[in-house]
Amino acid sequence: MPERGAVTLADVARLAGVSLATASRALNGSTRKVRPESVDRVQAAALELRYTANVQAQAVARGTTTTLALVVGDIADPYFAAIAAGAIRAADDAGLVVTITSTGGDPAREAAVLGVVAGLRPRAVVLAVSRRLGAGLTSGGSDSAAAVGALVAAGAGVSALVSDLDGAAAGVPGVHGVVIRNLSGAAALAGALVEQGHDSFAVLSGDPDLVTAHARVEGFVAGLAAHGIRVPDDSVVPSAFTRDGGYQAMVTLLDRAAAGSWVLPRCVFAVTDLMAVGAVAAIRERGLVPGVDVGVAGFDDVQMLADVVPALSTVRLPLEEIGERAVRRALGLEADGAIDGEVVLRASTAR
Amino acid sequence: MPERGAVTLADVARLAGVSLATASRALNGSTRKVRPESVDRVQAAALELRYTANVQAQAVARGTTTTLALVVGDIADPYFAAIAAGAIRAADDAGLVVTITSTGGDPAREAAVLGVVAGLRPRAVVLAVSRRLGAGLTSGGSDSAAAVGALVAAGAGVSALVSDLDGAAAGVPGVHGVVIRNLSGAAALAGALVEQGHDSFAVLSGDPDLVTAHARVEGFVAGLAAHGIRVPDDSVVPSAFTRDGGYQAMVTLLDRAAAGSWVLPRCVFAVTDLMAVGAVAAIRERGLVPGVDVGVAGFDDVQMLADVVPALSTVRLPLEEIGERAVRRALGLEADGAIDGEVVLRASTAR
DNA sequence: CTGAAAGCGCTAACAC
DNA sequence: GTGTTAGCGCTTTCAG
Repeated sequence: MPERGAVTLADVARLAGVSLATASRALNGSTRKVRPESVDRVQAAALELRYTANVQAQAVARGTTTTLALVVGDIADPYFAAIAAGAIRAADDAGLVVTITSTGGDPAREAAVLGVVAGLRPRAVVLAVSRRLGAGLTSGGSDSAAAVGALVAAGAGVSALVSDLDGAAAGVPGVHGVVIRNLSGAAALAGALVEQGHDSFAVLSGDPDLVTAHARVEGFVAGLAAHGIRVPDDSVVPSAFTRDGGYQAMVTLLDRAAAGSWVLPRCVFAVTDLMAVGAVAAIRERGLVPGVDVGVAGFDDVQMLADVVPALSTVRLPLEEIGERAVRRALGLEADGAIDGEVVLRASTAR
Repeated sequence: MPERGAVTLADVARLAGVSLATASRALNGSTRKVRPESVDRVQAAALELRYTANVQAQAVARGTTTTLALVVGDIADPYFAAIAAGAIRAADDAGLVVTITSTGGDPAREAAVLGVVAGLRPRAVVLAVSRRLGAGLTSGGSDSAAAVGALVAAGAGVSALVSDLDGAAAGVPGVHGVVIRNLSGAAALAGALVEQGHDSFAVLSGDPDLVTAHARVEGFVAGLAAHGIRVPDDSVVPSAFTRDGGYQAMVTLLDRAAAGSWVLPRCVFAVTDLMAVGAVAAIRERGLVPGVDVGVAGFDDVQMLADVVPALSTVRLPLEEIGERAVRRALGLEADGAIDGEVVLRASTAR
């Protein structure tokens, strides 16, 4: 056994008494045939030496890696974590290792991150980041689009999670969009709530620059409009796209109602489950009963929030499946396709 | 611009009119000096060609990678996701890219996963997986210990998250343990609950084979013992280490109490926040009021669960920090050190 | 079937 | 300062 550092193929070949080429063919699949006996000897030697092929060297020699890059906004966010879980599963099925890089939600960092990713020469890359309106894949003054273009040119399959309303995928040739139908999902939710008897609404719109947030608001408003219900402009309140943002926005609404200048709608739609949870907390803090005094609906159906009380009405998104499909799409294993959410009505809007 | 495939350093050197070596020195740091003018020319050429160094080739040539491998049980679990977030941040600070592989909680898959990881020749690896009692780093019949040993021999820094009570880190030389003091944390929680006035307890122990679960149970029981309170054996009920496991275990307890053969303790300790949430759901389903009729405490202080009602008493673990420290430890940037949890008393045990 | 040898893209002595 | 030239560990023609 070599002193230190890893065992190389040459070590194995020597011990097995065969050439480098034969050892390579025996160990790592090759179309060429090798005498069974040699294969055995090589495998035995590899085992004895605890040989593991150096993936980097293989990549250089083969000109292609076994890496799939996943770029997420924030891995601690359950939304992205669920997508990552699905992506890892699918990549694993394809024999690929996943590298995760995080933009931290900072669009300016995106180009830099993509540069690093490009250096990895991944077989495919999945972009699961919150896009900003009008930014396409280009943002923060830096040129993410160019980086993605380079990735594509270098032969990587790229797929980006996009919201309908998102021009991102269309902007860059070679990028496949896994579109999530936020628009119609939100519209369907609106319809379901109306049918449930709700007739006045407010919307916690999160960051209106985020395509996803924007699409959900648009869809919800349109869905209400189809039932003849209008949402006054001042009832759509922006905030951070987080739990605390939801809390703050709801506080704003409650304050306004308390001041008597405005009447609190019977139902509030938060563009995210997380934001909805924040809203519920705010409502409860005011001594009101969420789900009774004022209904709250979210979006995503984040698993971890299944036990919040009242149970959230929401639009279920098959997050893990989305991650899997994005990977399969990037690898060219699957055709483009949109993903629909499913309206789930629960206690938080039961009236 | 080359037809397809990536731009190489040679392309850049040619365009800049310098040698390969100079281009390399200009672009990727080197101790050697290069005339400023040449540097400019090379950088301009690189920019024009959209050159990005092939990380694999650099790794082969340098004999060392810029990769940090993170092995987790399940990235969708908020516990691991939080650790991953911290790890990614720390790795990023060190200029490393992190690859995440998941064992899916299957100990048998662990050895295989480690094999793949070894092929990556990572600079360091962080093992954040649920270890099983008595398994050390070896489990499922396969030899994870050997794989880790090979990793260490190949020069990778390795750090494993371990629970006190865990012999894992000690078993394999070269592996640094980031120990999480589950034992004392649980004991402290027990003490705090007793001081709060609770005097009869049950424990939802999760999977008793998992070191972490075991340590928390041990610690809790010991903590109670220090206050002269004994937990009858039949009041420690095992289950899956999940939200549903917590729910089931609590149902078992409630059924038993309903049958009149046993009296329900006033407080239940679940070894995980997730399990605690399941228990709360079970209690509520029976028409009892969690936190009033029966207290519930958890462990971890998972952020996502901050808004469950009643707010959970728990032991806060700085998960992201743990991820960061594990990385820094594996890289040899920080000395070994244990991490303590902090008892947080909230409404779920307010009586 | 097997081996010798030419790369893969890049770095690091070693000259000039 | 800069260029030449060996490698790094592995794959893959191209001859045997």
